[in-house]
Amino acid sequence: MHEQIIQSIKSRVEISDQDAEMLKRYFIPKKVRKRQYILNAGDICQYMAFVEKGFLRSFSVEENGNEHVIQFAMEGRWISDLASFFSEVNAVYNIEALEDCELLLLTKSALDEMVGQFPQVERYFRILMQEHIITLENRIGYAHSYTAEEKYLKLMKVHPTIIQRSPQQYIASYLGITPETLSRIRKQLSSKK
Amino acid sequence: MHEQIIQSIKSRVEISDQDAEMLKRYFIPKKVRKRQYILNAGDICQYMAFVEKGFLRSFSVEENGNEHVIQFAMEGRWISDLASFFSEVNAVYNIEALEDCELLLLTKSALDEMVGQFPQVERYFRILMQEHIITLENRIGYAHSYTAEEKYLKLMKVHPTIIQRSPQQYIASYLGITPETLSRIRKQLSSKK
DNA sequence: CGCGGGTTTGATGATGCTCAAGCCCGGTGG
DNA sequence: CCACCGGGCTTGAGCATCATCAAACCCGCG
Repeated sequence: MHEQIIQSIKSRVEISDQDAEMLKRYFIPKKVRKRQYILNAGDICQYMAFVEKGFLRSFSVEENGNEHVIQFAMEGRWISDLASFFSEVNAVYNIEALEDCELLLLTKSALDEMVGQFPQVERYFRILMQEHIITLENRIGYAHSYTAEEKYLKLMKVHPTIIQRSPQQYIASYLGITPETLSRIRKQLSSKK
Repeated sequence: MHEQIIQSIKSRVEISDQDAEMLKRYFIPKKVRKRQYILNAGDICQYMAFVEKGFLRSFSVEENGNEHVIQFAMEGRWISDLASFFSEVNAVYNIEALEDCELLLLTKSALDEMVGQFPQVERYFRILMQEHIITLENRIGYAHSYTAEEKYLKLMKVHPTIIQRSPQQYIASYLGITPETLSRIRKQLSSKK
């Protein structure tokens, strides 16, 4: 149940097998089924969730009902509403399982204990955050300079698994385009080939 | 010369005055003049730069010459090309001073030493990265759901100083719109009032 | 078999881009 | 001190991309 998280940590910082073993007890294993929400907007986000298995999305909902997919998370990735988790304000995002999932949940107090106990873990999270920043910066770059088609092609190239695993409408939302536009783009691409 | 950085750290983690004093020596003070570049795309980014005084922007340039402003940084903020800095790959961003600046530069080895020596500093950077992620996530949200006018109004509300200090064309680029569109929006807004 | 959500297809229209020209203003040199 | 650049901002006209609204279609599931 903890293979992925151990690997996620070991690939970023040096850590002994014993310590790795110790870390496991900070996590709360949780299985959730497809369509289940692990966070509702308005609640306080209690956990950072690490994905051992499965696939999820985080998204916001505007007053008019429009959804905006912020992030997808699959095996080996974290997902959360960081602003809510760290500052204990109401979450603006929902998080929904798009497949049956096996998660490892980390509460704020568990995280604090853990990073206090293991400096390498503090480092792990810093590195993780840095990596996340880089991907977010790239996304902003794409959002500004690419056409709808270019954004889709880029996603196909960089994260083909997202396209395989996510319903199309969520991919459209993630890219900031409408489902109709995405459908037309796909049609066009398939006829070109 | 180090007031801002000390305050930036103290506002996020507990640290003694002595330790704070010790930290100063890790930074390289540097003055740069308006228009000067502290990073050119293609180079390896050697520093994270903390702004004690002044105002800068980071931006990418496409093959066709189009610029895209990624970030503005003013007093109390950090700016860098993190992907290049941490992974020692070629930078994709340029960083240019938009005003005369007083910076504190931090090399990778200085950072590593510092976080090894002071666990609170490791924590400081983790928190910093988290905060940055939250702002980037918000920006992606805006980019997807807001019109050009809404994005501008939001920026006016959240970062009025950027609007006061940056040339308009860079603001447009930051928002992902053309200078012409921004000009028209401003005209419209002023006539409405 | 029929329902329903998701995807596709079509028609129309708005937002914002492109290209082009003019304007404003600060800086430079005669 | 004034004339003349030149960059940035403004204004205008036409157009492309993409959103919206609406309807049909597809397919899995009860």
